[in-house]
Order: sequence, then C-alpha cells, then structure tokens
Amino acid sequence: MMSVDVPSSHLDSLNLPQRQAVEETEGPVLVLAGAGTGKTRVLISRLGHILLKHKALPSEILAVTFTNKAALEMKNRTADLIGQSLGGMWLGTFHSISARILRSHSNLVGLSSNFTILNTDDQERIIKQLLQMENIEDKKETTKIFLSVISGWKDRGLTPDKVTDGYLGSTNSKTILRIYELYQERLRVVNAVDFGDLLLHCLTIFIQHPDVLSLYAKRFKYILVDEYQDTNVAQYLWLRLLASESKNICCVGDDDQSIYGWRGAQVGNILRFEKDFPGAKVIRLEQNYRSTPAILGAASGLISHNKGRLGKTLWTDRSQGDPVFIKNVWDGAEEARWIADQITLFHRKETPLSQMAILVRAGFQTREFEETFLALAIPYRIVGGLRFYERQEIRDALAYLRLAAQPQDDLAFERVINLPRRGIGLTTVQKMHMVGRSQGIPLAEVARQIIETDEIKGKTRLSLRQFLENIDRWHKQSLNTSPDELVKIILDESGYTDMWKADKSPDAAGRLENLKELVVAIAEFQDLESFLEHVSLVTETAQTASNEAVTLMTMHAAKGLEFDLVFLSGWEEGVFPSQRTLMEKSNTELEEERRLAYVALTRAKKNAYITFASNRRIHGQWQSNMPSRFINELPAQYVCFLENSFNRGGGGFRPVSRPSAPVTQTLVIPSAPFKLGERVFHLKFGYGIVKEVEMDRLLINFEHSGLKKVLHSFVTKKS
DNA sequence: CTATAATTCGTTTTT
DNA sequence: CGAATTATAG
Repeated sequence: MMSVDVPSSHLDSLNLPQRQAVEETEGPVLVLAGAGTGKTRVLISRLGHILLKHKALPSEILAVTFTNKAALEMKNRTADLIGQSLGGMWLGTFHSISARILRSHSNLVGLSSNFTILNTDDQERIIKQLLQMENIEDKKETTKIFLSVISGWKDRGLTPDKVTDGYLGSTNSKTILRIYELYQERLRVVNAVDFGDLLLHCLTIFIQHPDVLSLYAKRFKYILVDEYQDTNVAQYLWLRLLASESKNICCVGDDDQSIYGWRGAQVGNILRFEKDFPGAKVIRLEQNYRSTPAILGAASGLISHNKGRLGKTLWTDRSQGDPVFIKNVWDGAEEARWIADQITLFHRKETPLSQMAILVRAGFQTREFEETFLALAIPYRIVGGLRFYERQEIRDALAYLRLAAQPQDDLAFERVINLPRRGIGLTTVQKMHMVGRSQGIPLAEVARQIIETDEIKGKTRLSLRQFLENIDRWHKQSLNTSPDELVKIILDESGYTDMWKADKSPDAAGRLENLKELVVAIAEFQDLESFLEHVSLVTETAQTASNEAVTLMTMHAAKGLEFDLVFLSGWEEGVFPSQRTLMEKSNTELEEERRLAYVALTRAKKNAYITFASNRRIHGQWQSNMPSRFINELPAQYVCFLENSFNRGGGGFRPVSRPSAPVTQTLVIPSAPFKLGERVFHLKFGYGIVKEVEMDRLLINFEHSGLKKVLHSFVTKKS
C-alpha cells in the first residue's frame, strides 16, 4: 500500500480503485476502465500525482494517446491540476511522438530529417504508378487492396524482409510483397514516410541501434498509454521497447470497447498484458458515473455474449430509470419521423438538443434523418464525415504549398499540374514519368528539360513553361514571405480560386469559404514547414456553428462521448450487425460488432431508444430484414417494446410490456410566446416572419427557405 | 485534351 | 439511389 501522508487533495474525490490506479506508480499496471468509470480523470490524476510527488520531471514522462483531441484534453487538464505548464513532457499521439523521434534519427533509415508525411491520397498514387510500371492489371479495387495489405503488414510491425510465408495468404500476396518493396524504395527516394512508417522506422531504429533505444528507454521513467485496447502490433512493440528499462508502464483501456480491429488493433494486446509485462497489477474501474442501472444492465447483458473477455461488472448507485425502449417501424422514413417526434417531445420536456444523439452503423444512414429534420426544421449537426484537411480543395491548396516548399515533391506536382485545367493532360504527364524514372530525377526537373525539346507541342509546352515559372517564383517567395501571404498569392496566381469562382455547382461557395479558413489557419504558423508538419499529423473536424443541435454520427465516432438521450437506429440483421460481418465464418468480427453495440448503448446517460425497420432500401433496393440479434441479447428486465404503428410484420416481435413515458404521455402545451408578423431567427433557416401560431408551433416564412412549420423553441426573437 | 455518357458498386476511419 | 470511376465522342 502506498502512503498517503502528504495532503493530496486531488486524490480525495477519487473512489478506491481509481485512487489505487493513481498511486500505484511503480511497475507495469493495467487499468481496466469500463465505460463511464472516470478513465480520463484517473489518467490526469496519475500524471499530476507523479509530478506533484516529484517522482519524475515532466521531460521524463511519456504519455501516449490515439487522437490529438485526447492529447490536447490531457495536456490542458493536467496543467490545470498541477497549476503549471507541462513544459518538456512528451505528451502526444503515437504518430506525433514517433515523428519527433524519427526526425532526430532519420539518417539511420536512409531519410533526411525534413521528410514529408504522406496521406492516403499520396499513397494510392504511388501504388497506382508502381502497378503500372510492373504491368499489373489495375482494376478499380487493386490499388486499395494492395495498399490495405501493405498497411496491414506495417501495422503488424513487418518490414518487407520480415514478411514470411506465414503472412502470405492469398494467391497474389507474393506480388503485393514485391510492390511493398518497391513502394518502400520509392518512399525513400522521395524522402517520405506514411503513417505506418512513423512507427515502423522507429522500431527498426530501436532494434538495430540499441544505443538509440536506451537513450529513450532510460529517459522515460513513466509511460502512460490511453485506449490500450486499440493498439496494433507495431505500437505494442514500440511501447514494450520503450518500457524495457523503467518497466513503469501504465496502460488504460477496456477490452469491451475495442472497435478498431479492422484497422489493425489487437484486442489480444490488452488480454495478454499480464503475460507481456510480468508482475503486472490489474486494476478494475467498475463504478459507472454516467448511465442508469437499466442502461448499464442492458449493455452488460449484451456484452456478456462475447467470449474471451477479461470481464468486469459495472455498477452504479443511481436510481433505476427508464428501460431501454425498443421500437419497430415499417421503414426508414417512419424511423426518421418517429425519432424526430421523440426528439420534439423530449425537447418540450427541456432536454436540450445538444444532449441528444442519433447513432448509426454507417455514414450513409444519416441521410434519411437529414431529410426529415430539414423538413421538420429540427436543428442537427453531423459529426465525422470529411475532416477539414481532407477536403478536396484543402488538399489541392496544400499540394500547391508543398510544391512551393519543395519543388521536387512529385506527388504534389502531379496533383496540381492540371488543376485548374491548363491543357496538360494524361499523356504529357506519362511522358514525363518515363523520363523521370529512367533518369531518376523529379518531375519538375523533367519538365524543365522537356520544354527545351520538341517532345511536347505548342500549347501544352507553353502552359508547362508557365507552370514551371510559377513554381520557381513561389519557391523563391516562400523563403521571405509569411505563409499566409504566400498561400494567398499562390491561390490567386495559379487560378485556383478563380476556378471555384467560375464553378456554378452548389458547393463551390463552401469550398471558397474553406480556402479562406485555410488562410486563417496558416497565419498562426511562423513558417511553411511547421505548418505542413502540423497538417499531416492533425486532423481537425470543421467547427460547427452552434451547440444547440441534435448530433448525428456513426457509433465509431461516438466513442468517448455521452448524451442524456441516445437513439440507436437501424438495428437489423444485415445493417447492424452488417452484412459483411455476417458473411464471415469466424465470430471475431461479430464480437467486434457486439462491442460496438455496447459502446453505442453506454453513451446514454438517461434514456436509450433502439429502432429497427422491417423494410429498408439499401443501395436502391428494398429489402426486408430481421431485427438485429443484439436486440434478442438484451436482458428482458431492462427493455420495453413499444407498439408498432402497423399491424403485420415486424419479424415476429410483440410488445412484452406497456410503453411508458414519454411516448404516450399527454402534456399541456402552452401557446408559443410569439406574435403574428414577428421577426424570428432559426439556426438552420435563418431569418423569417411568423405567419401563424398554432399551439407551440409556428408557421414561419423564412427569407431563404420559404414557409416551414417549426417548434417555437427552435427560434429566437429578432427585431 | 476535355466534356459528356455509361458503368459500376457499395462499413466503420483515432493518425 | 447516387458518387465515382471509366469509356466514348467531340
């Protein structure tokens, strides 16, 4: 037992296991933190505890997360706790910390320290080129398959020479291995790495140069890892090497919330922890502070159908609460309408929209809700989707910037050489590739040579010359111009902005807006290079204007979040669990789906509603589905089936108990406090004039969207 | 080289 | 059903 003689106020508010997880600083520790058990608090308290007890300097601590968001939160909250900044602490994502280490020792793997970090776009482009070079039949999917196999190997810590027969499953995997070798070779030539390489190169360095490894292994006296259940083999090996000296590694995670297996995460890592780190202590956080016993009971019953768990018994001291309501609907349209109705009812009962979420299995399922919510004027927000730096226009602009920073960047060169259209097409680019490959020089250099010959004719030659001149000029300017000035100049002179201004498609305006935002974002950076490093490692979601909206997102995106009221839609065989999962012979994928269901359900603090449609249109085809097996797996005492509005069908389900509030509750609805002719503001529709008042609903003539009937609580008075 | 018509094909996505 | 890629005509 640790002594507690020093007054430690930050420990007082922790429960016993939480406190143990904070104070057990020496040796390997696994903290099994169930959903809603205060995992983040423990992590932060532990960091603070180590610092306040002067067990280590900030610079001797390594704290690893998966997301930038988690890293930032940990940074801020720890600084708050100890009342000083964390200067010198290595706190970041696996990738950003790896990048930092790799920049210091890049020469050991044949790179120079200013290597670029590639995104998926770049990766695909390289693979495509290699396939062409090797005369491999390039069907639509080939590139993606090859890339995913290669990434899979990288996730497992396998450099090409380590891919042995045991990993060569399918018939063409010999070919893929060959492409893998060529791909790595190509990356080294262009001085670039992909995300997998950040980890993999570190591993190579650590293994081949024990002196470098011991530099870090000795330095980091305490290592903290968040979301350990999501680590892949490469990350696991990375951690084990870094912890080899101090052995003070604390991993926090929940095997029941491992939902990224398809991305290489190994639940096995967390299941094997005690074997991997001899003498490890395992601490379970089981008191849940988030959900009602009913929701917890339903979720626990569900997850108990999985095998090979470490096992936890979540409990809470809250009062029982409503059961999980289950509703059968006829089709997707009814599902959206019904959920919209419930949202309206809860909203009347003063649940804020920001405390409501609809969780779906796949992104496309949000569409139906969008349409319905738009029609009913319910403010909503979609989380996920495209991140800012992944938008087409942003990537294009970034390619221009990369080109200005390094004209040898072939990938950037190729992306924008004909964007906007300059009359330099596929044939020209391919010609240039031939030359470049045979001489081993970058495309920009090829272009420089080729415009002096007659290889390329009239107009094309002229615009290529002009393009080259532009790049040269921007490159010179990049040395003495602030990055935000530079990006303005480039977007203007390249004609890229004009291209979107001339575009009359509906999203062109939004793209121009995004480009403006990009300029603002760049302004915060001193030089172009630090900005480019930032964008390759950070993916920020576009800011949403207001919080007062229902959140629509995938279950994956919901991990780590919580809401008073959660709707889980589309619980049908073939949708959730998904068709692909059902095709698999092994049940590992089905178990991951079940964990996803568990994650989804445990997002709810007060109420959870599950819906399943008897009929759904998928890919334009109508199909009738059975209710999800997960519905059957929920313990009966925690659920309540609601009546469906049609008489037949429904996959053999019948109500087993009476519905209760709020579905059948009648409310006294006060009239809306608005007058005819009054000017109002709505989050989605903007300004409008009240045309009719009917109970709590208003008929409003919106300036931009025309007549809509909306709930008065969705609008505010504006004179 | 580019603008159109025809076709193909469908998860999840922390960096 | 619709985006996203690919064949075809201009």
